[in-house]
Amino acid sequence: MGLVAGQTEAREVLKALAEPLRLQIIESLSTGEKCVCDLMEEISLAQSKISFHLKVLKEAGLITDRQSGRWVYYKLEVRALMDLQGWLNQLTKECQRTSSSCE
Amino acid sequence: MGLVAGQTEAREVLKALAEPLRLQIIESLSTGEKCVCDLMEEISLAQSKISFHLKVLKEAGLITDRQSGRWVYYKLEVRALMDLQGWLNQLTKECQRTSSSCE
DNA sequence: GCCTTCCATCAACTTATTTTGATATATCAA
DNA sequence: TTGATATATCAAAATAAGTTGATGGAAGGC
Repeated sequence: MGLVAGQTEAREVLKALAEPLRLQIIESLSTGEKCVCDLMEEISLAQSKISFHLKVLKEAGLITDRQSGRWVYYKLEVRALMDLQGWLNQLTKECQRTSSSCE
Repeated sequence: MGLVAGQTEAREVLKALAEPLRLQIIESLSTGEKCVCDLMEEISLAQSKISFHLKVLKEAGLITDRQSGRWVYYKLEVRALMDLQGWLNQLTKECQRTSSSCE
């Protein structure tokens, strides 16, 4: 185990966010729930691409989905972003605790 | 430009952090400045691997180096972590501003 | 039932990233 | 100068991630 808790989860979230298209999706979802077709249009991306990236984001816990009729709506899981913030906080604190690395 | 400023920089930092070995390096450096040989020993990793990952971290602005004799010391750039925190803050705020996506 | 729409998934391919092992450079010590 | 140590870099191989185009399933309208 590292100095900071939740490393593995944090890493998955970091990796999921570190991709341009996924970040666009996240930003789009930050303004509200959307179905795949909304995202396709908004980001003008092929459907299979969207689905691929949605899956990565979902597996990282950054979004959740809900089906309604033929549509599947995706929604940002703000909690995941907050957890990442918490993790980052721990890391910077750890650094500041050990004086030498922060002048 | 997206909803949130500094996306490109943030993405590079996210990507750099989203790698197990690099995260180990970052955590190790969070307790203070280290030379490559220290890191090699601590993480028990081949030298060329360490150097490779240090380069990625350096290019992302997460660490800086300083040479002293034969040794090169690497140090965490806490500022970069803080900038990432700021970026994340913007993102979550943006989400919370638009009520619908945050219950 | 039949057709259409929305979406997931899959296999083949392309591209990007990481690892490996070797070589090169710089510094120091003898 | 010779030799050792610390580190960077590089090309080739290995692995991982993303894209493409096609297929298939589920839901709904007719």
